[in-house]
Amino acid sequence: MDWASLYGTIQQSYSSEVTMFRTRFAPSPTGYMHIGNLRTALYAYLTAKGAGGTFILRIEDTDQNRNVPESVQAIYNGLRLAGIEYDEGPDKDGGYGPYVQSQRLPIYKEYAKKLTNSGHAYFCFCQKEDKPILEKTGERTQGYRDPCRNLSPDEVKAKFNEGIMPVIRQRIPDQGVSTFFDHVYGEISIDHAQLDDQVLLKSDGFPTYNFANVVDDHLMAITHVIRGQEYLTSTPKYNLLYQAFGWERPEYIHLPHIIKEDGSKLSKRKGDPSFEDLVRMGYLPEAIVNYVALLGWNPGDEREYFLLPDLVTAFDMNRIVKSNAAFSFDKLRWLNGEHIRALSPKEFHRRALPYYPAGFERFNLEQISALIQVRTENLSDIPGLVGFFGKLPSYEAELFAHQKSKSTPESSKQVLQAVQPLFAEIEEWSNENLFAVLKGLALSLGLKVGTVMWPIRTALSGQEISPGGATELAVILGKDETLRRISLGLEKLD
RNA sequence: GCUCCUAUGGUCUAGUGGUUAGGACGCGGCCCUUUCAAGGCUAAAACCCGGGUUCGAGUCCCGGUAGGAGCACCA
Repeated sequence: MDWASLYGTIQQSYSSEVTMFRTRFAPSPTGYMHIGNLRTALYAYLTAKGAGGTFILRIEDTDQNRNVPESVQAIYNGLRLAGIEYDEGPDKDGGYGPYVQSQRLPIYKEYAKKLTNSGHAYFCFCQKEDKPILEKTGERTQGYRDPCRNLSPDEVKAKFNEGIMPVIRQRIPDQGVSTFFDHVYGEISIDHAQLDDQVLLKSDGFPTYNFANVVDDHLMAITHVIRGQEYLTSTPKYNLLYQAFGWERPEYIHLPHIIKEDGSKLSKRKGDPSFEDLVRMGYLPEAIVNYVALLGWNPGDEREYFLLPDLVTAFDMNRIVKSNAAFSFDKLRWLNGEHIRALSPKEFHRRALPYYPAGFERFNLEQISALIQVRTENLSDIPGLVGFFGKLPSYEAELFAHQKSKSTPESSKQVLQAVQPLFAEIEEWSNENLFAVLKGLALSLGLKVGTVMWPIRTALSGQEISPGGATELAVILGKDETLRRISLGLEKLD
């Protein structure tokens, strides 16, 4: 008993009767997970999961020249990082495998043969170099029709005997218009005259994307094809293929592109970050996923903060926007801050830990984390935020003048001098005690609380701004270091 | 060149014939405050242009313009 094929059959009939959603993410392993890919994967995942369906990973490695072996690993990593879990994939058989196209070569050959037999495709013996570059010259006003499309069986046989390795081309009907429905773009019609007799099977025996995607999507029982908008105009060619095979075609969801704010496209070469790069830059994976989901889709209400499970329930492919969206680091940064603030203090601390500078073990890092969580928009802000704890920056006496706090070098000197003996006496170095002492000092000196706090905070941080106020910094620095920094401040004031 | 697609503040977007055109980021101001954040309030800022259809168009139609995409033995 062949259980694998039996399982496949069962699933297949189930899927067609119950219209179980099956979507796939089908990247080619050419490098890393870029932002557009991430969103395509996400939308495919959400479409399937929102309907209780199945999400599949398929590797499209039919271009032997462009494959980067390690990048399959990068795809796994990217999906895992994003929390996008696939139900079927190269390492997770669901009965529709193999899920790597280079392992499906005999399948493509078999189906290509069906097409040549039925006349929907033909052998072409032209050499690559023979093909003139026709586009953009104005000469190409019709779809490409290869001279080989009318070769007689004898001629084909003769060419074969010459030892020429042919390609197989799709025979596009000369007349007619193809129309299909896309969930994002609506009804699309394209004249067959615009379509080329595209190559289905290359001379190296590998299929082209144009062929493999149709065969695999059908064989893998994909119900919803979700991919970039660049495939919109070639979709009629795929539909003709479905028709030639007598297969039912899938639903289509073509996605607009993600571009830069200046309107140009994202590109690794120009230094635009990939998903992994963004994570490395200190953005939370869940924030990136959230942000990317919003680039071209909205929930129909005013929510913007989403975790993946909420996206699953909120997502609706019919609310995908048609126009390109510009990637805004400003907004990502804000959303990242939202996600950081939404973390439990414990979880934030866990994620912040790797970002603390060397030597910070001597501090109570949980306390520092508690202070900086609300002030952190990006994890990589952390070193800059906390640096002064480790080493007091050099600063000028002018820093003690602060209008809003009614602080002047004179008042600062007075406060710092008064504070020294007071602090020295404190036994329990707690925020409450420190605050009480300083409030009392303000009262006895007849000064605003701010006027007392400012010089202390300044002396402790050496900065105009700091995460946390005077007493909070003092608690973290400890009594000795606090006293030392106050003396240092006093020296500047002399 | 041909074909397809798109077009609401700087950016992401809501809007499906009648709205003071809503929200978010960013930017400005105010409040709060132990500096800065966070939080709250608030201001400025948009329907690409031209024709129609209609009592009435951001919304429908046509034409421009601008932008994007496709036209590979790449995906």
